[in-house]
Amino acid sequence: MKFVKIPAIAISRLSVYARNLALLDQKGVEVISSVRLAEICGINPAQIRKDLAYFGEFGVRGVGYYVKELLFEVRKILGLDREWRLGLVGVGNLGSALLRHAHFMQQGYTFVAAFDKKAKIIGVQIGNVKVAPIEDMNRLIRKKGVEIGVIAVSPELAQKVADRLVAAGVRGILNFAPVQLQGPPGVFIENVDFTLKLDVLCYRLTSPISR
Amino acid sequence: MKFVKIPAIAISRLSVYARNLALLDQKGVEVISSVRLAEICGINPAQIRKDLAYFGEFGVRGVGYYVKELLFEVRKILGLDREWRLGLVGVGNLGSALLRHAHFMQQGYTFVAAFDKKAKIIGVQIGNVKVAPIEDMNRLIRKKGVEIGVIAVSPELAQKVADRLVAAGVRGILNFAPVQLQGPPGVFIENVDFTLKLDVLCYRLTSPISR
DNA sequence: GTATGTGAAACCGTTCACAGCA
DNA sequence: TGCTGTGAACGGTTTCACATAC
Repeated sequence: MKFVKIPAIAISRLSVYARNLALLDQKGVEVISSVRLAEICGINPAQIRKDLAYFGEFGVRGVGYYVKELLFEVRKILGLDREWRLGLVGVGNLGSALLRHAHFMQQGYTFVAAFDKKAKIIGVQIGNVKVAPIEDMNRLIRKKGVEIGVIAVSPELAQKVADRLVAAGVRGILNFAPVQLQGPPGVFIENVDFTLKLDVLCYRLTSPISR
Repeated sequence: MKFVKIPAIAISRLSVYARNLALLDQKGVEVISSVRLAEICGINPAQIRKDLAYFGEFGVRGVGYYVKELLFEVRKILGLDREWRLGLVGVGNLGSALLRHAHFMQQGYTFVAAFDKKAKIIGVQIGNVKVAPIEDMNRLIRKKGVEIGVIAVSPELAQKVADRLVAAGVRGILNFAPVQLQGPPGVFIENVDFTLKLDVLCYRLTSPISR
């Protein structure tokens, strides 16, 4: 373990490893080599070893990796060894789908608050939470200990919402709106941009030199 | 314009340019320099010029780019100068949110079919479409001319659904399930993986050497 | 013998810096 | 003069190949 810069992409690969290790563990697989895991994840074995080497030595030479152990370590690296409290802003079609999304709970993510401006939806219980008015954001985010803000509002409102989240002390933002949000240093923003992905698909389907 | 390989990431940037050019056009801005556009998109100006240079010469030296013209060209490059027909598989929380998602229509994407296996939801009208049983996939995908399949089923079912989409002639897949799908050459798969993005956020919020 | 951990090489994408042109 | 278009330099990531350890 050295003091080298860890590539951002390596982190998202760790998430993929964790996911697949969990599946292997469920299936009762106890040991796995980097070659096998690489096949499953669809990447190069050396890549996996490099990625893991940023954080320590988790394998046994001549043997491979113990699935349970490696899963534990990878989850620890990612910070997934505890619950994370999410707060949703924008309880529209997408927002309410996210609140109801079963997968989140299983993975240690819990929505503890949800906000919207539409009077009609305020007070409605969806999944775990009761929808609160935007005005209560600052107070409730602190009270409920929201750590990650999930933005599911229209692109026009997204930056304003992000600013309010940051002002309320949130340092992580998952943004579903198709805009590049700005945030101060120390605030981390990840975008889930499916219109962008659709555009990429269109390009691939259109462009003559496909793949 | 040369025969050089176009980086995949350049394509997603083109989508970002298109989006921001549309906003500028709406605001009545007629000319923009790579420096200004780069500021808006949050990237390096040379990057924009390089990305565009893969496809032609769209600017005027000493002046900049005509917004309307460049928008038109970028949309043409991406293949967004026409309607695209989408078919959804999996009409759960997320799936129905996507069917109702207003933004899609505005951008030239239309859902023309939706499939689910739950008897309860079959026949229900959501947005544009009436939910059909999975068994009708092959027939309806061809009949309705679905070009891009959107997968919003559980991770366990996703690969099977992808296979059926491909068998029905679909060559583009937008996958919301947290799995790495496999497809034959000539089939393009884009993943919208928000649990992965959440994991990355957790890492950033956990890791001591933040940013 | 086998599979990890890792320096070095190869590859790819980004940024610089300036030539070219309105 | 000013901004685009682009070869060259740079920096970062991926892959190779092998020393190392079980």
